[in-house]
Amino acid sequence: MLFASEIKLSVAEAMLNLYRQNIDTSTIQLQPTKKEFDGDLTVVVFNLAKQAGKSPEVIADEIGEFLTSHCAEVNGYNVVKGFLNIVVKTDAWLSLFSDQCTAPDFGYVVADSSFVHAPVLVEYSSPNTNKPLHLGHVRNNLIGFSVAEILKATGNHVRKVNLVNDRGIHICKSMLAWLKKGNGETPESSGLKGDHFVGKYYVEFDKIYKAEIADLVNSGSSAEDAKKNAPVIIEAQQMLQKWEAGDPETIALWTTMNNWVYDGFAVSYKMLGVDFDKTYYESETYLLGKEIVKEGLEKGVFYKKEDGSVWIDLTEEGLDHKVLLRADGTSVYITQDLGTATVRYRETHFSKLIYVVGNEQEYHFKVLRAAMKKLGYPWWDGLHHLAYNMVDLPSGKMKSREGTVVDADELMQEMINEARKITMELGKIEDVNSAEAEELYQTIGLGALKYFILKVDPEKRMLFNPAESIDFNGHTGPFIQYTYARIRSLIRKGEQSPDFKKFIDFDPSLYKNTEEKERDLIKVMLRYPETVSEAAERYSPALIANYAYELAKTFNGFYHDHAVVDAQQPEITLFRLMLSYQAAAILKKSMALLGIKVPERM
RNA sequence: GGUCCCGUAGCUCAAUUGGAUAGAGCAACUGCCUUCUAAGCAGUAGGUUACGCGUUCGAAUCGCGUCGGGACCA
Repeated sequence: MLFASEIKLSVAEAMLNLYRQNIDTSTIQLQPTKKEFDGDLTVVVFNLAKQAGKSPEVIADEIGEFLTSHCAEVNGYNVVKGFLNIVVKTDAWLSLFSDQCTAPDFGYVVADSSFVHAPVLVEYSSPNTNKPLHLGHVRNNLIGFSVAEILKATGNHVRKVNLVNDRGIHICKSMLAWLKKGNGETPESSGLKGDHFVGKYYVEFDKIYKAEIADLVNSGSSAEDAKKNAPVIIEAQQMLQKWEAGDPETIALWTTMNNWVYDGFAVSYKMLGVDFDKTYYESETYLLGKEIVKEGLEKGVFYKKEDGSVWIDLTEEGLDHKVLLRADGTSVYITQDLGTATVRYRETHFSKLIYVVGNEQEYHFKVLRAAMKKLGYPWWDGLHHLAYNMVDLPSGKMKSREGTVVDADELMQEMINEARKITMELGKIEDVNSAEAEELYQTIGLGALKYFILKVDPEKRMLFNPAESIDFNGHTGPFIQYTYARIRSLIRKGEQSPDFKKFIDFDPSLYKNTEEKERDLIKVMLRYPETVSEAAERYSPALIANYAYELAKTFNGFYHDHAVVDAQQPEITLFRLMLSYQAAAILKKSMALLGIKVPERM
């Protein structure tokens, strides 16, 4: 807020004049006054009292007195238990509101052009190419996308990047099963989405594999030996070796099947509303990873065991010894990440690289940071792991190991179907054509899903309840969408008012008619842009989601018992329209940061 | 054995990062549709913030320990 910094300056001035204390304005705690107390802003004076050597009550009183007489924005004050509550002049609120109303970039921080040369990279999604996306990916994609958008809104130059794990034994398994059982079938011929098609053969491989293990066990082999010696797994391993050797036939099949998967992913990403500036492929960076390992050996920061495997000793960092390259020279996950991070730095000179990856990988990213530090790359400090926890469903724990994976495409479709069902039951959209209605169902269904997931702190394990998420009552995406659509409806009606021209011109004389409740609403609204910036620094879509809800609820309640178009009181009417415009703008912006669409009407 | 995350109303989640009397929604109960979207609004009830000790003007938040849930490393 503009006058917040004025008030802080005045407090610092008071400290200097009254107690000869020179204090930094950044140490002054200024917060919105709780609604049960009088005042607008509260100065927490305990730390100031300590410096001045007086009791908090006395200090608060004396500073309050000083502010009232010296600070143009301050109208009065009161002191409760050492909290100095400041009453801001109505004029100050109104002029602030007026400024914000006309500011085109309201709520956004203007990007510093110098950041172009040191962008923030946000890596998210990071799928494997052997199966479709699931519920966990949905949380990942939504967090990654919204964090990137929030960072953009706060003035960073952001590049969204994806990392596709397109090589390794798991891909070979799908390929092999397709060769054995596919009979030349394609996604087109089968009518399946590409990623689901390839996923089907991954499952197929597992069936074959399990059958062979059972046969071997029946003929006297131990379970462990059977897993190693099943013909099909050996064949898969041979296929991987052929791939690494660059066998043209293997590479061709690999390319074909991966492209099927990418076509499928593209559809899912589009439906989710996420996008990427660049996609990296592990097949293109794992060799560089091996070079990095070699470099580490030469520098003496890694070491080689007798069997030929390469390790890093991180006991000084409180971690462990960790393998970086297998004895047979093949790469492990971290080998590839060493390579990918290096490629990205060479390409972009990023200031930060934020990995949106599940919290089970925490150890992995600690090792990655530590390895880069030991190698002497100064950018190691820019590597961040944004960890998120698992998503459960009411029907039971969601884990791929237990075979209860919830498919992302199916889930999204179910949400849309549910939105259609509820809307039809309510019969609210008779005047809408079917194409628009379908778009609306998608907006509502996916809004419900996105909001429900994003409103929860990423670090917390959460429960996704589809039925609850799409409820139009309560703390949900559809409720916020509804409020937005309703505000838009009020504006449409207001625009028919003959006094609308006055409103467009922002005639300051209108402000004189504000009532107390409306003034509170201005305060509520003006809080949000700042909160968005703060939230961004903490990478928290959850904060923005919760504030959007708070705002929507406030406005929904307000408009419910106020007739907006009131010919008897044109000033009040127009003032409310101004509030509507601002409320709509803030809601739209915060929802955009979260990647949630808001419809003009519902 | 070691490391990390989580524990808040019956349920799902907040709490401006150490600030005032811990807030929302769902479920339950009361009111409110002839006017702008009732896909809603207003209200009642519901709490030893898992437990203990500590740090300080002040702790759901920080530290130590215990108990529970989960993940990871050899």
